[in-house]
Amino acid sequence: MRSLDHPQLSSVSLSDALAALADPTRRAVVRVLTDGREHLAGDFDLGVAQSTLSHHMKRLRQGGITHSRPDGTRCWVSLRPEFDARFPGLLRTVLGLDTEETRS
Amino acid sequence: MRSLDHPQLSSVSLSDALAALADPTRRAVVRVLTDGREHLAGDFDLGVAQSTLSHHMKRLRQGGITHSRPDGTRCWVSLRPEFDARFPGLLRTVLGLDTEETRS
DNA sequence: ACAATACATCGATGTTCGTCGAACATCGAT
DNA sequence: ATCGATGTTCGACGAACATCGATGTATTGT
Repeated sequence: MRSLDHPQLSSVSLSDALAALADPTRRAVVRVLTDGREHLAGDFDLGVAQSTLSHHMKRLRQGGITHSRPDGTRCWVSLRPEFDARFPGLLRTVLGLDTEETRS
Repeated sequence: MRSLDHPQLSSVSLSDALAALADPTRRAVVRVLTDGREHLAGDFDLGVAQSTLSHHMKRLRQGGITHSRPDGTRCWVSLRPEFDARFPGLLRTVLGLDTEETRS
């Protein structure tokens, strides 16, 4: 695997970010990542096919939310710290509202 | 026009709300509504066909964000006050981030 | 060299979306 | 009864989406 594309944060629109966060599977990924550490892409067990998860990872990247760092055959995923500078408070607000009651 | 359907807020998921807010035309509607008053559906001039606007109004209703009150041949639209109880701070956060720089 | 691993990408499928024009329904006014 | 205004709904369209299995591609380990 050789270098995945990460957009400049300035080119990520609010629509892009909200659309990325509107999917429950993707929010589940982001929720895991809020511990601030890197996680292996393969460690997410969200009940979707491997190719589907890869697709969601791409959308999260394109939404400026996550960073993917290939490492050998594997891929480390983490939150993009600059995201909060572009959309202050958005992640905290959305994840704070993402509970059993509001999830779907 | 006879009584449009408004979902119970408890049945509106975070995904529904975020998807409703992910569209720039719909956010433009919500932005106008933040003055707290009712607005005529026809007063929104957002550069889309009338039928398209009606479609967006429907999605905003389904997202639990707005309320539509038919009145004769016209339709008054306003924010649903209970929305903020279901998703505290979401509207304020999203609209606060919806600037020239992040819009698209 | 070879096989296995971990992920991306491709191709396909069915669904949803945003958009439009046209048709329809309701109401107020003439 | 008719007309015009205001919205909704319908039907259609291309684009995008979520999903899958299969294939491709590096890389690590044997």
